[in-house]
Amino acid sequence: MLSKKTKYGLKALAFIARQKENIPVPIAVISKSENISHKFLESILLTLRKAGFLGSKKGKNGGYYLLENPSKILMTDVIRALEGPIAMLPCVSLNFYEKCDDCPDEKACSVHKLMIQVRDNTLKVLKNNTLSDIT
Amino acid sequence: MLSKKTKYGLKALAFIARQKENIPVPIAVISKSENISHKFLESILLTLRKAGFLGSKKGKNGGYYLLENPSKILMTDVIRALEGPIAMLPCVSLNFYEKCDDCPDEKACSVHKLMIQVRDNTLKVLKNNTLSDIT
DNA sequence: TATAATCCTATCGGATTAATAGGGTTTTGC
DNA sequence: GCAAAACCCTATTAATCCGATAGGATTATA
Repeated sequence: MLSKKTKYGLKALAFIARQKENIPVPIAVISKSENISHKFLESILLTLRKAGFLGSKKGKNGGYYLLENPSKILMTDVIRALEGPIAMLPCVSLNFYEKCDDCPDEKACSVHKLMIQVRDNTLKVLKNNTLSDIT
Repeated sequence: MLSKKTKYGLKALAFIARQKENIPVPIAVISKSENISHKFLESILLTLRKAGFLGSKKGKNGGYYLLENPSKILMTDVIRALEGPIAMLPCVSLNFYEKCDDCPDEKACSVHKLMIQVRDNTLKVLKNNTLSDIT
C-alpha cells in the first residue's frame, strides 16, 4: 500500500504540472485544491525539493515549481523518493536491497522468484509513465 | 511491502506442497526448516485454515495438510487472505475497495489511473502463478 | 493416561504513519 | 524600512499496525 505521503506527493506534482505557466505555486493553493493538510503537504514538498524534482521561491509570490519538463519525470523516481522501495520484499528490491534473515539461499526461495516477477511488471508500468502522463 | 505474515505463509504453503505424501505436517517441522517463530507460524496457519486452504489434524501425528491440489491454489487468493488488498491504494482495490477522503472525483484523479495500471499488471502475474509454480 | 499436537485469546513493545505545533528565516511589495 | 507572505526546519503526538510472545484449553494418538 502506498502511504498518504506518496499519494499526496503525486497529486501535488500533478497539480503543479497542470499550471499553464511555470510560476511558483504556493502550498496553500495546492493544499486547498487537493484537500491535503497544509502542514503535512509542506513536509512532502520539502522532500520533493530535496530530491530534485521541485524548486522553490521564498517570500511573497513564492511557492514551488518544477525543475524539469513533466515528460522527463519518471514515476519510478518519484515513488522511490517518497515511498522508498517499489518491490514487495526487501530481498527483491533493486534500490533498497536487504537480505532476508530467514532465507539461507535466496535463489532457492519460492517467494523470491514470484516477487521478482511482480517487481518487473510494476517497474515496467511505472517507467512507462511520466508526470505528463498523469497530469 | 508484503508483511512477514504473508511471506511466511507463502513459504509454509510451499513447504507443505513439497511433501511427497499429503499427510499432516506439524508446525514445528515447518518452523524449524523455514526459520519461522513457532508461535507466529501457528497464527498464520490458523488463518490459512480458516481461509480454506489448509486442513488440520489435532493430536499426535497431527498437523496441516493441503485441501486442494497445489495447481488449483492461486497466488492472488492466498495473498488476499494473508495480506488483504493487492492494490496499492484502497480506491483501486477490487476486493477491499474504499473511497479516498480527499478525492471528490475518482475518475479525474491522476494517481487513480496510474495505480489501476499497476494493479492490473500485478494481478496478471499473481493469477498466472499457483502454489505448484512456487514449489 | 501420558504425550503431542492444534486451537484460541490476549497482550506487548517497537516501529511507522499522519498530522500538528511552533517557531525560524527569507523575500517581496508597499 | 517593515510587515506580511511564504518557505524552512525540528520536535512531538496520537493512533495504528506488526511481529512476536504467553498461557493455557482442547483433542487425538499410542
